[in-house]
Amino acid sequence: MGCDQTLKGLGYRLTPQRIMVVEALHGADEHVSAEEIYTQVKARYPYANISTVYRTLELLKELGLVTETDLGDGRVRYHPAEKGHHHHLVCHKCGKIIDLPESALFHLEETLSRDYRFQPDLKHLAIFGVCADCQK
Amino acid sequence: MGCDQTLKGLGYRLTPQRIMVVEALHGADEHVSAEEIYTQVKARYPYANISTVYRTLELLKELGLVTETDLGDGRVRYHPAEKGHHHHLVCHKCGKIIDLPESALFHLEETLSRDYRFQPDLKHLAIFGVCADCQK
DNA sequence: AAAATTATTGCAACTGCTTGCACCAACAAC
DNA sequence: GTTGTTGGTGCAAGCAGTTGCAATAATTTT
Repeated sequence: MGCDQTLKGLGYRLTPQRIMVVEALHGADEHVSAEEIYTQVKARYPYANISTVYRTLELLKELGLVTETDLGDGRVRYHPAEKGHHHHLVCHKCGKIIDLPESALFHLEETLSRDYRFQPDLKHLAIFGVCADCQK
Repeated sequence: MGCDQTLKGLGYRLTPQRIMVVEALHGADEHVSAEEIYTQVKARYPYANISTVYRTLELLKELGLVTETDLGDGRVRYHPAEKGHHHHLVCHKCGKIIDLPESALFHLEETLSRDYRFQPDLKHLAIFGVCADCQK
């Protein structure tokens, strides 16, 4: 069951543009940027517009079908929720990115839920800092 | 001991523009945006340029003298480190912002440091989610 | 099946922020 | 004090992303 059917089931229109965005998103490696999706979509349908790409990604994000992450390189990257969640440790000295399992933040989620009754949305976080190699 | 002396001590020039940015930053309420700082600076020195404001904030950030936080409203907000660190829980249903003491993330910091030898830079984080009132 | 309603798109303008570059001010060497 | 060097500023252009609006496409009502 993909994004397409979910979209349709919720009453949203399954336009060619949206299908192409979803396909580009799933076909690519993890962490695609909007620009990369736009390039792919445009190759198939030259009249496509980048604001449609952004609006589709926004919609998919609201529905929880994709997560977005800012790895600090000046553009946001998208990842299909179907492929599972994880987080990233980003070293701002060397730029290295260490993957972090979802479970690493379970304890924090629990604390916030218990002490603040706050349901945090920690699906694809980037945490900045200094990696082992760069701590001299 | 303020930002000014720290800047000077590290060999950076203490230009009128930088002084005005630092003063605007300290004089204002917490969480000022670059635009707000620019407006204040411009009132005193009309030739001031917004890129100088951004460059000064960038420098202060690198030196650890200010922290920046994206509360999700399309602009980054700055906060003098001197005034102490804290975090925010941001409800993306109603927009409410709950302050979180720095200590709430100590456990996470320890875990990342112990398990990944990663020194996270968690000084002024915004965590998005749903607050108690908005969970129906 | 035409008319009315609604959702979606494309476009252009705009926002927040960054960057390349020429100029200018400060400090250092002579 | 002139000369060279470095650091900082202002300007204009650029980038990622957003938004208002008119045009269009899909769906619903009649």
